[in-house]
Amino acid sequence: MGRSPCCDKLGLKKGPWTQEEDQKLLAYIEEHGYGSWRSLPEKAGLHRCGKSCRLRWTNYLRPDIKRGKFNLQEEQTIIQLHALLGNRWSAIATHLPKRTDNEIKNYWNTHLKKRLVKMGIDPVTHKPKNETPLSSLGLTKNAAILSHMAQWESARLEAEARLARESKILHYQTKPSSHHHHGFTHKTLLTTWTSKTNQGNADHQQQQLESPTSTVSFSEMKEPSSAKIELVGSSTCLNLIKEPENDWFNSTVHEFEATEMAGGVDEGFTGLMLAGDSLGRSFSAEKNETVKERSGGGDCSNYYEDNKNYLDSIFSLVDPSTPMMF
DNA sequence: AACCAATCCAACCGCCAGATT
DNA sequence: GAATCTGGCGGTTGGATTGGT
Repeated sequence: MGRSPCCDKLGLKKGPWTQEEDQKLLAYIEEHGYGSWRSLPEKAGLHRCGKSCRLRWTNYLRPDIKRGKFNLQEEQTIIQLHALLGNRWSAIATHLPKRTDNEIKNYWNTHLKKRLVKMGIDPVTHKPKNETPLSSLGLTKNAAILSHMAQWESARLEAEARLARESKILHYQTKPSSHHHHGFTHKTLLTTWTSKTNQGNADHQQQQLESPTSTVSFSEMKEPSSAKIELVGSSTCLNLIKEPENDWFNSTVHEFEATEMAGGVDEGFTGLMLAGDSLGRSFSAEKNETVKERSGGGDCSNYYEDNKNYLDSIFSLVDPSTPMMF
């Protein structure tokens, strides 16, 4: 037999949370942390089910949540990661510190998806809806590579998420009231991840953390053992995967680049729709020049160029050496 | 001012994988 | 090993808000 039922649903309140309920939940977690959501509501004096409490906490009350409008960089990150990962909102959220998966999902459904559709881009495949077959240009191979990368990234994100969860639990279970802000963002996630993947390679790790697309600082924290890592942009975690030991990954990227140099471009150009064409076109301007020269201009070349911009922007997330301009 | 439609977003629902008994 | 619980995830809903007429 299993455990006793999670909660007696009879008589439990549903719907919007009141300020009083919020305060009760906050006060309880501040004082005791969250060990078991099942028993929490009763202990906290709430007539809600544990699931509702967890949702309220993770999506609204958590102190490390950033609210308000998404900036351009965040929009771009969402679109790029969605192209790679699909509707895996929690995975996408791991690259957007302080944003919840629910918020990202909502923003995608209400803003970004519509914008893509408006531009004639399929929000599921990130391809133009009237795209003509371009396999002769090596697209199939690139698509396979991207797909392969997405699989690799998915597996890595799962590991990351697991580590993050462990860190969160440890943090709140051991020091429930030791902080009021930024308790367990990518700080714990990254330190755990890097320590597991980069042991004995501190210099290199530091180098990676100081990549051009992320801002990482180790400064005074309330918890002496923790380093404060503030992510600007989304690439820090992705940067970590391009380590020397990630032979497959590097070879895949190189393979892709080689194919690209041979004239191949891949599908999708949602990067272009960000804040109008001008911003999209600014991605990887340096590389685009080369493409322009090769392609010889004209409407068709613009299409290829645009696609390349899109891919460049994705690979900029992966490869910090590739410039990404905003 | 009143009505309606569109949009936003917090919260719920149902499913799943892993944990627990 | 089966039954059941738990936490997490993605999809969906519906009330609130905003904008247009």
